[in-house]
Amino acid sequence: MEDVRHVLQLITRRFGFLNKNCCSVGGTSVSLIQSHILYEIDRQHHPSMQQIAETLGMDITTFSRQIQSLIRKKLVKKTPSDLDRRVYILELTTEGKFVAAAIEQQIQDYLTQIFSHMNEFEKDTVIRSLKLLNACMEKTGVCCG
Amino acid sequence: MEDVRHVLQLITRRFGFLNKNCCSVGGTSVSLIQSHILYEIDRQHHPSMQQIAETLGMDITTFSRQIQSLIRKKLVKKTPSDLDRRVYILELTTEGKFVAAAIEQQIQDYLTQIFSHMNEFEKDTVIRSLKLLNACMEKTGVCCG
DNA sequence: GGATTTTATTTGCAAACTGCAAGTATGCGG
DNA sequence: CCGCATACTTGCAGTTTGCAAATAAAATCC
Repeated sequence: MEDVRHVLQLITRRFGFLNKNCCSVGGTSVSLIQSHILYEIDRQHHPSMQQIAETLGMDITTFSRQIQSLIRKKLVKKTPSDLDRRVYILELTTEGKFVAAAIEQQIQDYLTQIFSHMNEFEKDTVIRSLKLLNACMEKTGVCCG
Repeated sequence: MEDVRHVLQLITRRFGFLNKNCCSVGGTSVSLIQSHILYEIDRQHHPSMQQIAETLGMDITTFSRQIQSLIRKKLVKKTPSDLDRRVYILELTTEGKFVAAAIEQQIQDYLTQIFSHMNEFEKDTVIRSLKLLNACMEKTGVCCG
């Protein structure tokens, strides 16, 4: 019971390494945070700056600069919203989508490898457990203590 | 199946927030990385610099400076090894132990809260699953691709 | 409608973090 | 002793960070 923290620590550390390992695609390579930003822009439908910054729990000013960097790399496009000209809508460029997809693929390959050490039942149980854990973390509202 | 990455992403993100929330103890507060360093020094028995740096996957030079910072804060003590005077043995000071314990307590409280949304069976299953997942990640050797 | 306040984003710092290359000091194998 | 490997530190230069302050565009109040 007491080692839950430790197991979680190990899993997050390993998953962090995994993510870090998957930040290079051919010529372009991004930082870990930038990889997460690409991922979230891809997931959320035409999000604003705030939305992504909030999702990732990062300071908006830091985020603003990260986006500038990603725009310089031509991976992200920023368009002023028609509805509210204060907000900027983010989306991935074609190259950004390509990079995000390639990263996704690498990570999926890793995950497949990891789960290959389990039988179907275990795999199913683990995935179900992760979802349950995540749901309970969400209920507890850990992020905004 | 395809959303495993996403669930893991969310869990690690939330656990990261949780860790970050637990970096202040009374007067002293440490950074997230420093919290992890304290944790690992506490766990491993009189480790060397290398050992902890390796465990956390961080550059030894960066680590060296983090340790300097923690020594300045009087949370860590560094003693040259008797066996090999190139090596420095790390340990927590009394205050360091206190801080580590306080952080541990806060995190445990959060975890208790999180698991309070599950019944005994679910809790057991989840913990078992995390251990299995961690073991499979270890087998895959994700960290040193 | 104009003044005031709120909201979304950007810039100016100054501090912290990062990693590579080079340095110091110790150990080891001949 | 000499040369090489190892453990750690330091110099530097680039990146990241977050707070405070600026801008600019809603939204609200009168």
